Amino acid sequence: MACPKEGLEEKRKRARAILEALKEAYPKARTELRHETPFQLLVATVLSAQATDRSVNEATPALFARFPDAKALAEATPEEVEPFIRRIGLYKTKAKNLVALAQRLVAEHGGEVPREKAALMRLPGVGWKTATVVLGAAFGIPGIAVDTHVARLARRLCLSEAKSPEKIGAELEGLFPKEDWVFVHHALVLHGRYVCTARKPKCATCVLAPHCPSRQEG
DNA sequence: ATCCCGAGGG
DNA sequence: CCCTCTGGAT
Repeated sequence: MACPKEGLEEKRKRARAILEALKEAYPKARTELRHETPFQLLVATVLSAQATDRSVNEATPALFARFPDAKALAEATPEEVEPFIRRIGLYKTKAKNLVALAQRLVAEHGGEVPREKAALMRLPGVGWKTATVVLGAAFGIPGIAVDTHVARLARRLCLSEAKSPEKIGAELEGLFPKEDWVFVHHALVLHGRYVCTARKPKCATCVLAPHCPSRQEG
């Protein structure tokens, strides 16, 4: 499904209309991952890779009760962490990464979550997407993280035809005001999760349909 | 490009 | 059954 030819000014106008519709539909869009601290948000975000936020939220209360901060988690072994996160999937890798991550936070960052993207991305299990989400949600540092949902919606809305998440993110950031970047990320995720779903998108009730070249009838 | 991995939906 | 879910490391 190719996108119609469109000038930049035309695309910017469409982006503005999409932003307004998103603000109307999701006035308080933010992460749905349960957390009390930046550390817990970082852990929850690492766990959310290729998993539903629901499964993560069912696991983290017990996990955080047992390992509330980086110091506690740094003293654990992956085998001790695995039972808490087994149902999430990819649990062996994630357990190993989380313990190593906590140890690095203690050793190199005083047990705190660093506020620089490069430092975050050096942590095990933390890539560009996770780092961008944590900076935005925990510290309000602007950025449009691109996950499976944002990538799908950017493609369907013809806001970007790029392939790599980083390029899609950069293109989206060029279309929306910086103060709305974090909101746009969370709103697109929510819209992707509940309306513009991967398999049977609910175009009939979609508030973005008037601005969507990919909308389907019926 | 491939592996890690469980759970829910269609 | 197959696809998808807020990816990252090798």
